[in-house]
Amino acid sequence: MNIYNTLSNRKEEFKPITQGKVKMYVCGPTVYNYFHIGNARPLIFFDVVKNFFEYLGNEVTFVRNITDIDDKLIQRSIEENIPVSEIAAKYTKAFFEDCRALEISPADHHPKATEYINDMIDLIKELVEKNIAYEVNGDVYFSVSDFPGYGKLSGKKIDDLKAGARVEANKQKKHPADFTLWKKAKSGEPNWSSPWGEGRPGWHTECVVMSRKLLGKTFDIHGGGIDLIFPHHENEIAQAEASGNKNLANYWMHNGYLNIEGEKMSKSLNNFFTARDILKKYDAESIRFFFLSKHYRSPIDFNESIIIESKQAVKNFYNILKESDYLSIKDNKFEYSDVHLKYKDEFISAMNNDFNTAKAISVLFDITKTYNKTKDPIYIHLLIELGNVLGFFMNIEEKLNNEISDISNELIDLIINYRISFKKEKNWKMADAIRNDLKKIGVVLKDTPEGTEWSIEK
RNA sequence: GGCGACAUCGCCAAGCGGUAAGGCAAAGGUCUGCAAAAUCUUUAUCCCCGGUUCGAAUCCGGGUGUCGCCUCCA
Repeated sequence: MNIYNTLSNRKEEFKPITQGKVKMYVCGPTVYNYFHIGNARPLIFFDVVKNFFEYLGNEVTFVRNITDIDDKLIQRSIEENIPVSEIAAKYTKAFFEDCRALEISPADHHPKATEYINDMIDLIKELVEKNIAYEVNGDVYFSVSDFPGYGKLSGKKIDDLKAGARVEANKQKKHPADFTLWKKAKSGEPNWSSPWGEGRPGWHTECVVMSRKLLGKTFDIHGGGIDLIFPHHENEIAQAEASGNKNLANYWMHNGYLNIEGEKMSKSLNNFFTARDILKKYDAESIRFFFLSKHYRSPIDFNESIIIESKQAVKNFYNILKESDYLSIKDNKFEYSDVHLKYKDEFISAMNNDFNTAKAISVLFDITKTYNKTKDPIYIHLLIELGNVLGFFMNIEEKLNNEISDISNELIDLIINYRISFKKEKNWKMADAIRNDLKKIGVVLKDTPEGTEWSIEK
């Protein structure tokens, strides 16, 4: 398997630290708000990464952290006039709800930053002792000049950072690019005791500490959005390696950005969509198809027409699942032969090539086409097996059943409307026949002055 | 100012030196009482200009254009 590694800027053969096991860490949400459609990209993509490794027979340990203490939470807490802990609880809950709605399977661990404060303090202490971090007035900074490898992930040079116009001016820092490890608490802010006084950890420390605790000092894959390369991941590497790790992670994977109609999503442009909002209009699989139809490292553009296209494409998969009457063949015994395995191989080699999900999806379409020609139900099993790797057709039985129950209400209303037409025409014979026949299947009609009501009685 | 990515049919998109996958949309045919589904057929030489090569969408150089990072951000 080849994976594009941001550290080397090229595709590399993936070699796990322990054969048959994959340890991965992906930066999760800061729970200060509902997550937006752009946040859904790494959630869906790394869900697929995990699935694929498991499909190949690996035992995967997947960690996705929850940042529940941060400037933005504090700001939100002030805005909503609710304690930080309640903000965090509210949006953590919402995060899991939205993930479920998007059919993203949970990680193995969801560590919260506030549960690892002591470990973070220990790490910061160690860095201070090693003279690679320094304290000023209750704040602790990491000294980038004292860490030779700084910039190796993002390809930035410390001097360029200094020259850049956008580096924050802070007289306390030795170097403008030094980043905060520990922040002194202002009054009223959540705080923890530390050797440097009351305060809270900076954002970049938590991921180092939590990954170390749950995955060990060096693990296989660290993932996240492309915007996290700098400074977040760069700073993680600096802390981890300054404190004795040879490598924090062997492979760094970053997904590209999502734009809205060609522009960056932002509140000021009024093109900001939460996943929650999108889910009101479009189903999880259409959204997933939209993301996976493009390579994860490319930027992707979100707009109404493109998601409708995706929806149409997904619908075509469901057409054949319904037509094949999957529910009745699902328990059939079957064995793949070479003709079937050819598609499986194609699918796997697409995915092996740095997770080429777009190519993998095209294999799914090839399978549907072949099924339509041959009507060989094994192709349906194959379609579902491979589709599942991408997160499609999950809980397929339930969905096919639900679809029927969803439609049944509308169906009964439809029949009732026909009966109302017959009543208007005084065609009592037909109207009564409909009522009697419905009763036979347990649907009881009542004609009231407000109209026809119905209920299920069995 | 520094760093980087991308440019392939109407739209989305794969392609990683050997002669342009796939999806959506559209048009026509078959099938059909009519629809739907299915099926067959049709639609690009890959932003421009040079170069390397027997051979380039794919490599190199130069343009043009779009986007991103350098500040919290997936």
